[in-house]
Amino acid sequence: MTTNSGVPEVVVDRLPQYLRALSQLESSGIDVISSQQLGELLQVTPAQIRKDLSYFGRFGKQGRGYSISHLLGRLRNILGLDQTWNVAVIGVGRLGRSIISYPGFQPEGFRVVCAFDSDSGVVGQVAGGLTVYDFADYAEVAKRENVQIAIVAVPANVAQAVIDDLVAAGVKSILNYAPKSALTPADVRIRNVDPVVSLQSMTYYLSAR
Amino acid sequence: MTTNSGVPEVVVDRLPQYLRALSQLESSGIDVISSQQLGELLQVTPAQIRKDLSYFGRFGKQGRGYSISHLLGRLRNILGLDQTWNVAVIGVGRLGRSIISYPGFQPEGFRVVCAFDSDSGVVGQVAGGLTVYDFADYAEVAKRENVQIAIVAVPANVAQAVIDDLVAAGVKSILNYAPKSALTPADVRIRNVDPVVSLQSMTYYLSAR
DNA sequence: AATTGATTGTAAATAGATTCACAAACAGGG
DNA sequence: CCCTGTTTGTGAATCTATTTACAATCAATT
Repeated sequence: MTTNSGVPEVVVDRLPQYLRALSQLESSGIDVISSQQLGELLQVTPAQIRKDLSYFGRFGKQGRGYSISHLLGRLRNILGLDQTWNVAVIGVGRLGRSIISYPGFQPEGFRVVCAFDSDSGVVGQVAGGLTVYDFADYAEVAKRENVQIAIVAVPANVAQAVIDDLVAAGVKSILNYAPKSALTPADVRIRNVDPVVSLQSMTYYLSAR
Repeated sequence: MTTNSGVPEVVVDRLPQYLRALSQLESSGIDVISSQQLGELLQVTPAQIRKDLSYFGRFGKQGRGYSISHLLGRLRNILGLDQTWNVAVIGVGRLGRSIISYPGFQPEGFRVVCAFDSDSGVVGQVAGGLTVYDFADYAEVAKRENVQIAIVAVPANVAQAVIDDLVAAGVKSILNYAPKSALTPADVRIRNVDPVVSLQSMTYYLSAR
């Protein structure tokens, strides 16, 4: 699939992996790396790394390899990570609260700026420093807070309805924690985070056959 | 990739999706479905569903479609889900506690049977009904508790060391929540659950280009 | 019992992704 | 300043996955 421009989706999906490995290398003081070495580190062929990067430009030097800090900058730019992204969390139950307080988003430039629920027992409460809004007011609040990404953490049975509302409100990127693969129009990007699905494909390989 | 037998890994990864959709259909009272209908529901071509299933046998009836309960049974069997799997959680911090208490595992046949940490302030505590063991005792306890799957929820900087220990203790399936893609031998299956990585590839498409 | 309409299972064709392989480019050393 | 040893970037080749297309099969209806 090539959804947007000419860059295959699998390629875009690998870039964050490269980014993460390079960050770690940078903080351990290394400043140049070859596709060979990076490939060993990530269990990927060197040719794949070079080809992936070649979709976006020519970042290496023959005979040397890649300057880590330069490549990091380029990857951040390509992925749109040289800006902060505002995130809304929908569903303030057990899971939603964990997401709101997850300390891994902030350092990567993702800021949870507001939270929503439909349960009147939860609306108005404070969770992780955020006041919980009524999901009925999503469009208005999200506009005011300049939200670009929604994280869905509602029960499976209401997930599709919530996602339909988000789409209607103009959301283009959704990270879905509900154990349900929901339908969205082609221009809305949705990613599912579902540990059970991951486990269920691993048991295939664990089972004697 | 075809890792194990002749079945491509992408195919195995789609089976849990089919399973989930079929479960929902079953509980809504439907009992036969065609590849056409299931495909619409999952945004997948009917041919792909039929081809995927054909790796494992012939489960449909021409002119009719698939019996949902029969197909569910077969898929559960193929994926090894007609048994209970015992899971250990490594790392009892904020994230580990959420995982231990996550109510989505139990109904799908995954039982968190023990938890480990290396921090002496946490070892011996009770979290989500489980006593936290010292990770140094992993091999012994995991054997006694008949653990088949490990979930890693430790900080990135110790993830590789923990995973090396798990591999040494004979673990063959790891679900890794640490924001670090770790190296394992070819016979050990590892899946990463990393919301930041998912967000980072979505921002590519959100960014104006 | 024959006809109709639907749907599977799969072989062959197409599309897509990965790997190979090598010319071009560069740094370091003599 | 010219070798030597590396490593990139990429066209071509290969490998993998998806889609097409249709014969075989089945239930329902006449």
